[in-house]
Amino acid sequence: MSTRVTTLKELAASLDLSITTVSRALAGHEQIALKTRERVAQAARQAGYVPNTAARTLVSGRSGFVGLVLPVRGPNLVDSFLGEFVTGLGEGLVSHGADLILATAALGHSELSVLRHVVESGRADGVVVTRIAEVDERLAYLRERGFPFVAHGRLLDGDFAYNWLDTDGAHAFGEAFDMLYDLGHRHFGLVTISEPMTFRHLRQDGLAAAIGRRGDPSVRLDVATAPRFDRGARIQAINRMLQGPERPTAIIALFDELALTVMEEAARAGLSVPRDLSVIGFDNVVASAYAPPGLTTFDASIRQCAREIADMLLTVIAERPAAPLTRLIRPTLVSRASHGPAPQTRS
Amino acid sequence: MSTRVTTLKELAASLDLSITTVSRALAGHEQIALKTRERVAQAARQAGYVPNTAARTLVSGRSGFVGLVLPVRGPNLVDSFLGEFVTGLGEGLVSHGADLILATAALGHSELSVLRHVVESGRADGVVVTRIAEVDERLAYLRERGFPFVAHGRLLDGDFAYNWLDTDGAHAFGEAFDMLYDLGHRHFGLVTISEPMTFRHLRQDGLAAAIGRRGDPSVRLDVATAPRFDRGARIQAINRMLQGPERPTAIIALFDELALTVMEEAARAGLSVPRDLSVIGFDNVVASAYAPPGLTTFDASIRQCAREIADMLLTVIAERPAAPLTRLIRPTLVSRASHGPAPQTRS
DNA sequence: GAGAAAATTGCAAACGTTTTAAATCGCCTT
DNA sequence: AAGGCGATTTAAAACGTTTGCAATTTTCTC
Repeated sequence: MSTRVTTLKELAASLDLSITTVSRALAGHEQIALKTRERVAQAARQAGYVPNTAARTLVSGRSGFVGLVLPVRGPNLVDSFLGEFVTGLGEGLVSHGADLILATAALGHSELSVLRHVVESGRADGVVVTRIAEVDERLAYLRERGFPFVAHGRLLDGDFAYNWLDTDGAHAFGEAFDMLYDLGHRHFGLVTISEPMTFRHLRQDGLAAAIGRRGDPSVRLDVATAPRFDRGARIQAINRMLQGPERPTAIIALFDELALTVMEEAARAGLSVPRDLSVIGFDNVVASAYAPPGLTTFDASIRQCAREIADMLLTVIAERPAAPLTRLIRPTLVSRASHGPAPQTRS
Repeated sequence: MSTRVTTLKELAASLDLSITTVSRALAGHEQIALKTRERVAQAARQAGYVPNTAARTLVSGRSGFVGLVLPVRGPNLVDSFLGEFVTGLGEGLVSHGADLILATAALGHSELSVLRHVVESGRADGVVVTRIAEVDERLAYLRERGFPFVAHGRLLDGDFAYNWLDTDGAHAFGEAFDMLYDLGHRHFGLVTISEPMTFRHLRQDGLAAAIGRRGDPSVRLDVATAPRFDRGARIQAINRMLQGPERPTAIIALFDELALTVMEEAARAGLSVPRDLSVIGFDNVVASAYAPPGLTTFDASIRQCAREIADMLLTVIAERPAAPLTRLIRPTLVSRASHGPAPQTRS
């Protein structure tokens, strides 16, 4: 029990070679005789030698880890986003032999302080930052430090001088509007959150731009806003929208969870989706396929994005490119049964 | 840009103290004069000093990390299990200042080899193992090495001499059977998977035991089996069960995903749930609340379990208790609308 | 076969921290 | 003023690797 770990020194002794030679042989250095390299590799394999990460990190300055600070999350809410994202990152990293560090922010500590710890303790060679806020201190910090990172999401101010990958929510929301407009809808509802996340603005702006492009003054847009994690307030806001004297015939939700709540409340109010009301979401959460009658939404393939983010980050770490790496992914429409032509009765 | 990291040496120099003193002062050693300790703490805070993890790990032998090797997963399948589990682990670890390492097995490599790497490279002080197989080489390896770990799940052979936390699936399945029996059901269906995971056996055994306890020879149990990730085969097996001349009036699925498929196929076959068919799942996946008419299932509160696993593991690492830590969690019934009295027509 | 060049190997320092054992300091006792 | 004692600080080794430079061995050239 508790067999000790093989060390380079032991391996060297057993081969009657110096530590230096064994180290270089395992690293595949050309300057070591091929025969020696093979002999060493053989012995290492047989002894089950695994280099000590700490020692290697200490001297080389590279840890082989990529960090992800878990965003602070609501108490009840389990979002599938995280699971998919982490899986994708793992898949992207593994091919390059890198591993993932997940750091969680304790209740008292800010996400920034955790990030600083991860960066400055040398645990990670680079980090991934998700859910960009309008004023994001994490990005400011990382940029100032010149530490390798890739952001999932963009800032608003057009200052894109950093590595990011984002989902083109603006385009998707424009597409959603166009589709609904062509189905005869003129009175729209937008269900959104009050938190200052940039993706909210980008999507809303995409919607506004699409409305503008039509130049149709009869188009009307109501907006319902509630805090991200306050389910009660969310339901209230949605009901205000649904129960007003003139309710929208089509509701676009910032993301699926909101859309699902809209459909629940619509059902409770005796409205039939999509006959009385069209609903469109964003994310293609698993539940959206099951919630009747099937939510029409956009698939951003989070897993695939995360995979690509991992690739980008590893490139940044290895090559430190001068120009930032950026990538805008266009989500695809998943057309289910929650949208249809505008009801005829009122127009 | 790219400010260098503060090191202990620099800090010591700026304070005109030795490295030793500063190190001890920061560690709060009593033998260092209180005044000095305060002075050092102040300077460290101001300089934003963060100790280098690699160096600390190298000398102390403790990395402050807990490892989780991601189980190899199906290609399309995104299970919410992972997301919840990881979140729970993170929550449990953070209060003790530990972080999580996620290692992914590359396509060619076995999960065991990744585990070995994590363990022997000294990256982690302990690991969590999930989804125990009937013959689990990971457990064998960890036990032989005497490396700290906690398993989520049990082996079958009654050899429980290791640290584990498990969900009492046997009890839940017994409860499900009793409830259905009392509702008049006599013909049961079990939808399960063909992979040799221990949780499958435990749940099935729980069901069998409950059937035995009734001692009612009129009870009948059909079984449909398909590989975990083969959706086509799963649907076929389910349909064979539903379309036979005598179909069960109540189906218990090994977990929610299977139950959801059962409900889909039942709907496709024109069966009404729960009027014609009762369905019960296990896991309380998010989608189970949305799939009409709402799936009755068991909630194992994975997040909470993971949290507790984290606590257990940290105890094991710190105290190396002689007797294994074990914990059996009883899942709670989430009663929705997918079960009801047995149909009268045929009895 | 001497000398040089090329190929191969090894010594020792370095990475930043913790820790053992020893040194220094201040102050009191006699 | 020497000795002693407790309080405080420090020097140096250690953890397991990588790497610049030097040392050694082999091979080649004439």
